[in-house]
Amino acid sequence: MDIYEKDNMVVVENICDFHIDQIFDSGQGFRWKKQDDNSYTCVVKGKIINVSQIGNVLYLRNTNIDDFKNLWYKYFSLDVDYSSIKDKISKIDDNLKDAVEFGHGLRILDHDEWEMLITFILSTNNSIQMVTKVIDTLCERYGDYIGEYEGEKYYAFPTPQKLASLSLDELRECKTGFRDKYIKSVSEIVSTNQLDLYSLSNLDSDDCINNLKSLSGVGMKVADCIAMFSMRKCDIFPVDIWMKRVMTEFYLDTDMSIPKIRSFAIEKFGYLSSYVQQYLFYYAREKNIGK
DNA sequence: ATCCAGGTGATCA
DNA sequence: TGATCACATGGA
Repeated sequence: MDIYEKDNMVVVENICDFHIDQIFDSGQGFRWKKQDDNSYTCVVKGKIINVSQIGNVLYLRNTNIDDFKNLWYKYFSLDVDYSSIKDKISKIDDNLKDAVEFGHGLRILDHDEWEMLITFILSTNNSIQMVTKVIDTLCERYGDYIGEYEGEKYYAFPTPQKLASLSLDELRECKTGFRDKYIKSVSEIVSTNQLDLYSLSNLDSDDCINNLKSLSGVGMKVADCIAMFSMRKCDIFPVDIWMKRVMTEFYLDTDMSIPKIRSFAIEKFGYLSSYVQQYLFYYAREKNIGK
């Protein structure tokens, strides 16, 4: 990987195991907006950043080398050795070999804990498309205005304090649906520091998950997604409708309950579980497996 | 018109 | 534990 700064832009050459379209189409990065030139723009950590990729060259615009080192390097998980992970997963069986090959450029990004908490509460019994719309509305109405980029206004994700200050009606007007009360409740708990969301990553996966599950609107699947996308937990395996389908198709000969599929997978894949999950999720959804 | 969407919480056996 | 239901909303 060769990195240099030029004209308010950071260029990363010879990047491996990285494909932005796959990454942003894999059920994470709900706020990244695709531009007409096929680049993506988002507010991350209070900064507007634009990303594009041509072959094995990554372009990060509206930023500099210091922010790359301090923020983007870890955010894009460039410190994680995906070649080794993919190699290990591919050797498990042919299904996984195919899934890894298909999603060769996938990466689990290092998202913000609070944002993942709200995002995945919204995802319950909801479509990714709808979740994206609700988050857009919340950010536009209640997120801090960050600035303009290429003629478009950008807002931060609303803070816990801000969301806690809203009435259920105001939340409902953003199309949160029946999840309004969950958003309200977790916002109050996090904003008053009854739960220190940002210290959970220090705990082991089970403690981490149990703390998250103490919040209303957060069950096993949502907790797993938060831990996977913002706390770098690897020995977890979010099982949703897609994962149940693909796991049943590939590994199970009987109808197994979701908790059992989860334990089965974690026992089978160990510390590769979350990565396996991501490759299988993308594979299943793109190829409509089991539906 | 009916079903479904990256599920969760409540209730009942 | 396991099964069943309601839950807001909008797209297919």
